[in-house]
Amino acid sequence: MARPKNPAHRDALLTAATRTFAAQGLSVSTAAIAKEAGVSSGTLFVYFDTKSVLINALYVSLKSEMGRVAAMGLSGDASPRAQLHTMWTQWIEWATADPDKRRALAHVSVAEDLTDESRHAVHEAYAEIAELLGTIIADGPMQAAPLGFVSTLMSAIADATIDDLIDNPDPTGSRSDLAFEAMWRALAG
Amino acid sequence: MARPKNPAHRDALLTAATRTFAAQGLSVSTAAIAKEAGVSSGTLFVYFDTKSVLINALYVSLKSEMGRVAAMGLSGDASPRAQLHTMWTQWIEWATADPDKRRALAHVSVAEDLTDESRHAVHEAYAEIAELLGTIIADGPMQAAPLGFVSTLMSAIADATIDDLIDNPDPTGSRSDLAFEAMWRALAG
Amino acid sequence: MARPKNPAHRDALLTAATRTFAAQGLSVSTAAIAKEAGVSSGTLFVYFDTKSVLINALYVSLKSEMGRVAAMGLSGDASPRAQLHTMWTQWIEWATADPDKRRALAHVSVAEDLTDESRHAVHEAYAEIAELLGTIIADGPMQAAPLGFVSTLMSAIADATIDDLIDNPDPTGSRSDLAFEAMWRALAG
Amino acid sequence: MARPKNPAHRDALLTAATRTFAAQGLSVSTAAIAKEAGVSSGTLFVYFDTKSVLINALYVSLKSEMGRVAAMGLSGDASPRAQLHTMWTQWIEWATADPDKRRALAHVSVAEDLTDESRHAVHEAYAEIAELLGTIIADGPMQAAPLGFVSTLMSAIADATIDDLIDNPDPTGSRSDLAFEAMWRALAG
DNA sequence: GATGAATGAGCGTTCATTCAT
DNA sequence: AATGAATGAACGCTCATTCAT
Repeated sequence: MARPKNPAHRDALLTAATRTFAAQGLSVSTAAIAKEAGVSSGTLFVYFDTKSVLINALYVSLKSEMGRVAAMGLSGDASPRAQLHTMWTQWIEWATADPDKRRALAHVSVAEDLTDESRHAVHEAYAEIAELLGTIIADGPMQAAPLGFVSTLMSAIADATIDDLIDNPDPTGSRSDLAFEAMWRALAG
Repeated sequence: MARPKNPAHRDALLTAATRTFAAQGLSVSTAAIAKEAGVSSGTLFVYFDTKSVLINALYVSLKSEMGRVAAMGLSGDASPRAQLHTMWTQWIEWATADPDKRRALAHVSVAEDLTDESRHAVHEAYAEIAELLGTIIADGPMQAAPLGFVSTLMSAIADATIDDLIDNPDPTGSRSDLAFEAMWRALAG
Repeated sequence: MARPKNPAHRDALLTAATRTFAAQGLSVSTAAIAKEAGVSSGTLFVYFDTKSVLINALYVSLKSEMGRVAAMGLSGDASPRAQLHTMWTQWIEWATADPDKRRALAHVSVAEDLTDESRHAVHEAYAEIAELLGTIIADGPMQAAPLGFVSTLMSAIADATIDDLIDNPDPTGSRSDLAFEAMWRALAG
Repeated sequence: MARPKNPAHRDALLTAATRTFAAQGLSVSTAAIAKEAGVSSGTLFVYFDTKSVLINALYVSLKSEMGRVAAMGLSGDASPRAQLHTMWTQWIEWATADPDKRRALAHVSVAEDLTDESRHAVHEAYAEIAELLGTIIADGPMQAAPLGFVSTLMSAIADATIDDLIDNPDPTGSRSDLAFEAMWRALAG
């Protein structure tokens, strides 16, 4: 089958896109991304038909990864609050450990060319989180709110916290905890 | 100056930018904005030296307007909670009455070319709000958090609520109230 | 009305396209055409939205010009044969005087992106010639043939003659006359 | 040569080129031709060093085939007119039976990269036809014309007729006959 | 020989910006 | 000031060709 497609190239391109989007926004040229990835400008299009496809792929990749990382705290029979706290912590660790990922995700999440298909592809990675959230709000003050809205609120608080921590690191983790408590009060009362 | 600049043109350009940025993102061409404003492509540059300047001006205009609208609920001697609630309501009314403004603001707020100067120019419109917020968190669970961070959290919750209401209108206002209560719990306990 | 569009630029672009298409075919870059015309690469698109539009415009321009030149021999009350002969002569003079025009026309005439609209726009320039042809074949051996087909045959013979004369000039005009007689026999018997 | 070249591949590529050139002109990509032929993009270059070589090869193949088909009517001791008529008929049958061949030939015949060598390689297939033509014009009105020019005229009339018949089929063959008679008058008087 | 990933020059087109009118 | 033609750098993408497998 001749030279097989090199998965490392695809990864390198996604990583390069993460870095360059984080630094300069979606307007970076495909040539710049390819160069950063160490491949030629044409090679980018071997792995992604158009720049839009690359943006969508990066969105799916980063958003799913973030969901998966968070879901790692859900297994076990800890209390819902403990589970959500673990999730929260892992989320923040993931984002602050590689700020470019969060920054790039912030950019691709508002891209004009994000498709419904991409948004959909990501949902399953958040199924468990949604379930946990459902349990948490079940008989609290937000029980009348659509689950999707509650989820959006939690994400908004998390993202704001992460962005703040990226700009003003807080090694003690106290601000993260403060924010978790605020979020918990908001959702669970 | 033989012929003074026409303020109506400046406004028309900002309004056109609001509409087109809301619909298609920051990548719309200056020519498209000028056309939407009913002026020629060259005229845009009479009022804004570069596209970046226009983006910054729109950011300052919309963000300040949003701050001012919110601040309208602060005068008077109502309780801090009542004041914040009025503010919240006016905020949401402003954004849902003209969704393009919120959408455009979302775009320009993350623009790569937003200057510190612009961010600064906006601060004073939020001075009163910050003061109110300071009072509110003074002896609550968030007293240890930097005021700026609390402010960020409130904005994040408000923006998420607004975006949700734009996409899924709720004429009864119940979701807005639910979100206000959540925000209140988050910040004031 | 600001700087008005410069008709000289449009002409220069059509002339440049004629020269470059003649020399290298339709694959010449728009940049090369613009350079040959003495304008910047972007200016080409001020006058022609796409390369296709330029190709169509050149087709209409050259083909109509050729038709008009030929029709100059039709006025007057000479015999049909004399009229056709004048036409033939002018046709050949036009093409051999500026071989690039004929060469470019040969290229754009078979362009993939030639539109029906362009073909149509040219027809009227050939109305008189068609009428003359109709008279000529009326009671000759080709009376049963569709006029369009007869017209095609005449053009084919003319084009072949012209191309031959361009490649092997014949200042005496004897080959042109020989070809005219052949064409006359073919159509009129 | 451990593994000999597969002649079927070469043919498949020429056939694929015929189809795709006929449909979309010479600008089709080599990849598209290879795909149409059912081989990989790299294989095309095993059989043809460059795209130009392929174009030249197709020209030689189609033009020679057309010449050979026509020459099939020449053997025998029929009159020159009868021989030319048979030739004419076979020519038209060949082209209308597979219009793509005629269309592709029309494209490659005007290709910028057609070499003199290719044009030369084709000549011998037309030697007999040229001889017949020589006989036919020997003491007719075209005796003063170079044989090459007469040949060009005949081809032009034939091509025009074929193209007309492809676009507007005429199963009765009357238009073909009408055209043959016209051609005969043109060349033989 | 066959494959198709890799390459990078080149293309048509866009667009922010300038400037003659 | 207002206009819109003019500019040319930059972009996304294509493609003939090469070469590792």
